Amino acid sequence: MSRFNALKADAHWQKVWDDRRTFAADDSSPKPKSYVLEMFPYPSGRIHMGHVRNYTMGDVLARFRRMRGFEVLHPMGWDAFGMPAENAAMEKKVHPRGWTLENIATMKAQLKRLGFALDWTRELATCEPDYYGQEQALFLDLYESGLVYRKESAVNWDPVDMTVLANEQVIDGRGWRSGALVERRKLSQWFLKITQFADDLLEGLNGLEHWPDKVKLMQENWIGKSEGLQFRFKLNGETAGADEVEVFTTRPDTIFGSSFVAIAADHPIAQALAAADPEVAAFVELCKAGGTSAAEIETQEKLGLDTGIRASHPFDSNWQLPVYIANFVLMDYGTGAVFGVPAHDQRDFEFASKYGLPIRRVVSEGDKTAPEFHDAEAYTGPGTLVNSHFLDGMDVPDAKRAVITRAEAGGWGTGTTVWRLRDWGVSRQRYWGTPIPMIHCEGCGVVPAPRESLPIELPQDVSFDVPGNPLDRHATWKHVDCPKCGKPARRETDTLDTFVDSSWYFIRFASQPKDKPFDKAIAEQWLPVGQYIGGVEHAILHLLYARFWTRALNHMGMIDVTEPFAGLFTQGMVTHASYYQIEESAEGVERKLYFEPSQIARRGDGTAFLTGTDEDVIVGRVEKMSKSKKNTVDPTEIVDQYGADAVRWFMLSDSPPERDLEWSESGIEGAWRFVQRLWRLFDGLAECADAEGADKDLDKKLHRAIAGVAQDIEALSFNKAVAKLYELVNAIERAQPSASRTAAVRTLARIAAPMVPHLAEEAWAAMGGEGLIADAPWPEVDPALLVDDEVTIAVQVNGKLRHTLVMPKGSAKDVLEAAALAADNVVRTLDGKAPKKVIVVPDRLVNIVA
RNA sequence: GCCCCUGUGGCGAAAUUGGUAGACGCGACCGACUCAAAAUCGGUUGCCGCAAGGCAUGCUGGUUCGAGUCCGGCCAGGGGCACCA
Repeated sequence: MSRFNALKADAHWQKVWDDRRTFAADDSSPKPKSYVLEMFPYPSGRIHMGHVRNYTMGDVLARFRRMRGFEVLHPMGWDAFGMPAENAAMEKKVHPRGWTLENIATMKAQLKRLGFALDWTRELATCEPDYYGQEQALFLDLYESGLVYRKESAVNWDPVDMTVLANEQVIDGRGWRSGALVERRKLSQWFLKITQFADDLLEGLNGLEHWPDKVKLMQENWIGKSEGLQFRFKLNGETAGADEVEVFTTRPDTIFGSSFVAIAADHPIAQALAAADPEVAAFVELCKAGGTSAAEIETQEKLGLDTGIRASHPFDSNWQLPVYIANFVLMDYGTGAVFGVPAHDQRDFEFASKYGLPIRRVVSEGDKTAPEFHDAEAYTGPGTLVNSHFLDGMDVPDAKRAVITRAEAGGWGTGTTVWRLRDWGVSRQRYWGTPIPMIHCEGCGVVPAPRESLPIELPQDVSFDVPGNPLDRHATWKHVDCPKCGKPARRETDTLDTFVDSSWYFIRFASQPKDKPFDKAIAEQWLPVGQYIGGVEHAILHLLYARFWTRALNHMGMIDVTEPFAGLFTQGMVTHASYYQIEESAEGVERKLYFEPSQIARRGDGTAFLTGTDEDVIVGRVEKMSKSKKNTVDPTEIVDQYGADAVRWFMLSDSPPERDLEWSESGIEGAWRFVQRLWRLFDGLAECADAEGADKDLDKKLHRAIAGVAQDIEALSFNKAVAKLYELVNAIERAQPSASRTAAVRTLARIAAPMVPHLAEEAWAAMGGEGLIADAPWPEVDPALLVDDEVTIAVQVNGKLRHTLVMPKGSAKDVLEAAALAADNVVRTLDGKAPKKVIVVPDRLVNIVA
């Protein structure tokens, strides 16, 4: 009996698959097509366990679909533009391109080592001109269709480094390198009109049956359709040429509870006031403090400044409301102005409490109807309108309609739909991204770059010695002649958001001609992606942008697909305990000093210490593997130790794929033991190959497993498929030699093949299987073997289990009832009392109510 | 601050979607094999109890003949928030 030599088998079969191009997808295959895709990785350096888990799941599905007779497209590529390459350039004095390509080479080798059934002939990297040049062409198409425009928008500005910062680079309101307090600064930037598709993107969610509900709900909330009233307040006096201010509200019903009007700091009225009044100017300046992220803005202290302007209530011109400039009002949402109803909006409540503004109840809460409001927080629930003139007695929805009707009849407002979704700002003031193919000419304005000038390539000779965009500082790159008038002009030096790169890569995988972004007919053969797999962290942005991009292409007639991903699966993270010691700096500040798992040993009582010493180490939380916590485990080391199949098996075992998986040494060892156990079954087959006779029980278990594993893989419930394989292996091991057992072992190789493909190929070859097991069909199920003729019936008294009965399947209700009532334990429990009621669920249970 | 998710033995989990809670794996314990160890194989393992039995799915209240599953309130942990990818 031999041991399975995983390292040898891995290398051998990976070479065979490569040489035969087993997993190259054939566009012209007559088979039904299936497109399985995992989110492509950012080439950050090395593969991490999260990648291994993600790609193993996709791989099992891809291999399974192949066995089921599909022509499968399962490609891989690199989301290769992004900030880390520029950071590496600054810190390690390397070129972003060289750094990225090196990472790609490393990570590709690591992926190949895991034996994924990938079509490497379609590999692409978004940082190559082949790819981003076609992206520039698509950007021009969008521009010509009116889906691209330019507007001012706020960025995080580091006043010391004089550079734009990503939200990630703002830590506690300060620039991560300079430590300077960050402020919001306006910049003219490129935007894509995603809001034009807001309704379509929302409606489209209904058709996505194979998406998780939670992701659909998150997108729905993100798009944030709300119906409301847009209306004008008359102002006492004129400011910036305006004698009115337009506000939007989703709660027009509460209009009689309003006690102030608030406008954004960058509202035109606020700007005009600031120009004339230094006090206002100072306040507007104060509102610019801090970064642009929602979390930061919304947790900031609420600040307001009374402008002295008064607004007339639309239903009572004698009722004057103060107009404030407030830092929590966003210019980007609605009209940049709101009216405040403190009793029924928490933010307004806090604001009114702080500035001593009236708080009036206008919606009843239970029996509370008086206008005086004494609660500690706003009431936002349902109720009846009170203290509201003609609205009194209506419920909230009726009152909303009534106010909108009056406003429209009176000509001072209209019922409107507004969206939380904002247009997509794609300009980035950075080098390592797709250059935006636009030219700025003093005479002609913005001019698109001519198609024949594409790809507009990034210059290679750039320096990262000083902060800021190297493209802007480059001596020659941005200087071009205007395509229209021929005079000297300036190239756009902003690059595209990397989310643009990932918004269409799945189309380019399906078809990648040299002269255009994709071939419509070929791409449509594969699209939409049948199953897309990736992290939940992409539930909103990436997935929404890709949906938008696909719809935009559809809108332009370039593709007959509206939704890019028919099926979506969001997988959990790979986690591990972190280990640290508390270190105190000279100033007395405590900080955690992390250690790698390989440096740690455990004592019997669970405490940990540094290997080779007796220094105690604190065992921290089990959390996402990350370099900063040093709790990562390098997959390649593990694969070299245990083989690809054991790693794959572990990634699929135990934890449901949508939940987090905790990496453990014992887990991978368990997986390795199972691989060896499987091998012993295959290897031992020769000794009893000519065994005869049927084993009906084992036949049943086998066919149950074939059906069950198929169902579980199709549902991506890999942990359940794994459990079913364990059960089958347990059953086979316990069975006596027979023809049934021999058949079960041979079939087992095929059922396990998608998960442990190297072992399966080795076994298949040893058993004299024809061709590759990768090309073998999934075994057929005999439906007759799936039915049981006997069932176990639970017998309950008052819902508590007292007995079980084994009865023929389909036994009549009265038979079951009689058998249940006759059971010893039931008689004892009833203690002579007559049952009040008996509930019988055929083939399942009898519940006696006493 | 806003949106979303999760919570079941010592641990990862399963439960045909309202019908026998704990399949399967890990760990632990006992035993076989061995000079010994590893590997392997067999057994035990939710908690309390000698047993009969009772108690158990984060806490709490409800609906139901019956709740891990449905509804209300709370607690804890996690993900996202538009320039991280």
